[in-house]
Amino acid sequence: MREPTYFLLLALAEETQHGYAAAKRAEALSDGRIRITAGTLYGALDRLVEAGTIAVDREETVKGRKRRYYRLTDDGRLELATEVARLQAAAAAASHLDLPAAATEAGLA
Amino acid sequence: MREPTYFLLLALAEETQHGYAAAKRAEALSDGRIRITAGTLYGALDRLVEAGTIAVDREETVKGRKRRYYRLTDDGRLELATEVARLQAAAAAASHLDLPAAATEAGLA
DNA sequence: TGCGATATATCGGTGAGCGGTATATAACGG
DNA sequence: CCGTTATATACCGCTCACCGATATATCGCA
Repeated sequence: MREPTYFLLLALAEETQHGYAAAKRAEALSDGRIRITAGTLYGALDRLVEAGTIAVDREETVKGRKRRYYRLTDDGRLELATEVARLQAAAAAASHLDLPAAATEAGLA
Repeated sequence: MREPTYFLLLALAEETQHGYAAAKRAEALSDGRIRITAGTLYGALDRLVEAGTIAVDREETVKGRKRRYYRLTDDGRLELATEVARLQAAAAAASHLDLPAAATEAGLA
């Protein structure tokens, strides 16, 4: 799983929402470091539905615009938790190294 | 950067070594979670040299087998530090969520 | 003598991510 | 009244990292 998909899942883990809103939320969650373009967004959503990670919750029509709401499935929630653990493990594997300070480059506080 | 390349860089950050040794060390660093096949290894090494992340340190012939030693460049060390910070930031972005325990699946202690 | 480990190399397939483009509507500004 | 921006979904094709397969060569062990 790559970063755009990961943050998209984080957004959907917070609450059920429609694609565009999830993409905006994902960008905010990453402090603007990543951006999710249309091609990434709907390709990822289709893929994740196909894989059973997320599911279409409902569809609405607001002011003539269709909105498709997605929610994280139980499988997806477990998958996401595993992914978080994987990220932590990967970061932890570098803790014994003496690496230069790069916190600012990564946009950390 | 994906996991195989990341752990390969971690291995080379520890010490200058040849490709095969770095791959084995990378697998150990990930607690055996990832495996680096020949296709991944030499493709990644070529790519990283091209990008200036690592450099060929020297070549040796030990018992009829050629060994090409690689070292992490200064640029590569900074790049790796940035990547670690990115991983930490991504994991931290999930800290406010109530996710199921999946530490065991990820092979964490 | 034959298998597994060591060590490097190349080729081709797969699949995620992404840019570009298209469509449609509403709100806002000039 | 028209152009731009924001909202919202959809599709096509490209790139690139990863990976399996294959090839070559040597050494140690059974």
